[in-house]
Amino acid sequence: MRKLSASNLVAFINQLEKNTVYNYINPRTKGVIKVEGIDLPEGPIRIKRWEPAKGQSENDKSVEHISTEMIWRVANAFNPSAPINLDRVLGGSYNTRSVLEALLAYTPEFYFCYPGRIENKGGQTSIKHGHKHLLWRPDSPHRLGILEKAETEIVISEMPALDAFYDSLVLPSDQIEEQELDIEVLRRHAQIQIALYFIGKQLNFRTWIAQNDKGILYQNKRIGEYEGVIASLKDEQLMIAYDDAVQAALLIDCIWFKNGKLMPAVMEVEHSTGVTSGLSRMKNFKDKFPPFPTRYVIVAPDEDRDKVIKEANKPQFADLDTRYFTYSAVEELYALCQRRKIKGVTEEFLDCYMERVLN
DNA sequence: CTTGTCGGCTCAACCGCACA
DNA sequence: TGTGCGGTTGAGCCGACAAG
Repeated sequence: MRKLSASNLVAFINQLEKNTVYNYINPRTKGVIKVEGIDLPEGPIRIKRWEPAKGQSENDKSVEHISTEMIWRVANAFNPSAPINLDRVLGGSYNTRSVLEALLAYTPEFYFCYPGRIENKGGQTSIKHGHKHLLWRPDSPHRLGILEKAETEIVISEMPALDAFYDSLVLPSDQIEEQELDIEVLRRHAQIQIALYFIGKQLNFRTWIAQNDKGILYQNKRIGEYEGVIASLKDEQLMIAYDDAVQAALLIDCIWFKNGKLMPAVMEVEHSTGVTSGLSRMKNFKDKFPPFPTRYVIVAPDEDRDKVIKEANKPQFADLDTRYFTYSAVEELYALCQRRKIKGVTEEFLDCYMERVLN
């Protein structure tokens, strides 16, 4: 799935004429916008806006900012051909959100549209005229500097989409002391491990969680005490004969076992620590273990795609045939597990969430 | 400066009513 | 029953403003 980054959006807007006065998408909105300046690569974007109909002029107004944070949130929300509503993505927040929306619509890959809205009242559904949405169509750009409406048959269901929820968790205190990492990064790492455990549980896998992460408290219970979490690798049938492999596996973030005979995936969660260490750990494990069908997986944020691909393609890691499991894919699968008690998932199904990255 | 909340503006849809 | 009219609502949008 193609994704956008903040620098993509900023670069698009940077193509727009700086001295042009732009209108909003909705013709009823009388205000106008001018781009004052752009900080590459990720913003902020500086703009002015005023309302000529009220006798205002550019000179009356001070410069406002479209923040990098907002741009990132919007960039993350886009998927090709899927309309998004900025007010909703941003929770109605950010002052300049309508400006960002308008400017994007002037760039070639973005269209605006009004998808229908499915209204559900007491079991009765009807389709109403919907809100304004932006549509990303990377494969059919329009002319720069004009607004183009996309006619779409798409209808939006306003049932909550796939959101993943994490209950609060407590990290083992020794872990915080020994690592200088940001606590939020540790928390994110742990959330993903928990998601992986629950996905595994749903699929009837037994899960190994790294020795030093078993103390994480989730819902007042240590991860290591959860049903289906493997207490000791030495007792796992597959591993009994391979002491060296057990040693190598102790610090691997997450391993799934199935039926005592299969090992669907070996996973390393890499949050900003660089993917090399995870790849090394998995490579070390693979070398100590007889050839066995499994998947070696790097679980990493979506925006680390380039880094993951680059590292996984280094010659020393080539035989891992690394898969990339993005955080968003983990959360999508986790959300599916929370909402629908999916069963009978095949290995092929997993494969569609874990991309191959070898060139 | 950034971000979240809240409210104002506008217009279309809706409603109730009178009248043909 | 259908139509026209005036008043009322509220969806949709944008931005003022306060808190961080």
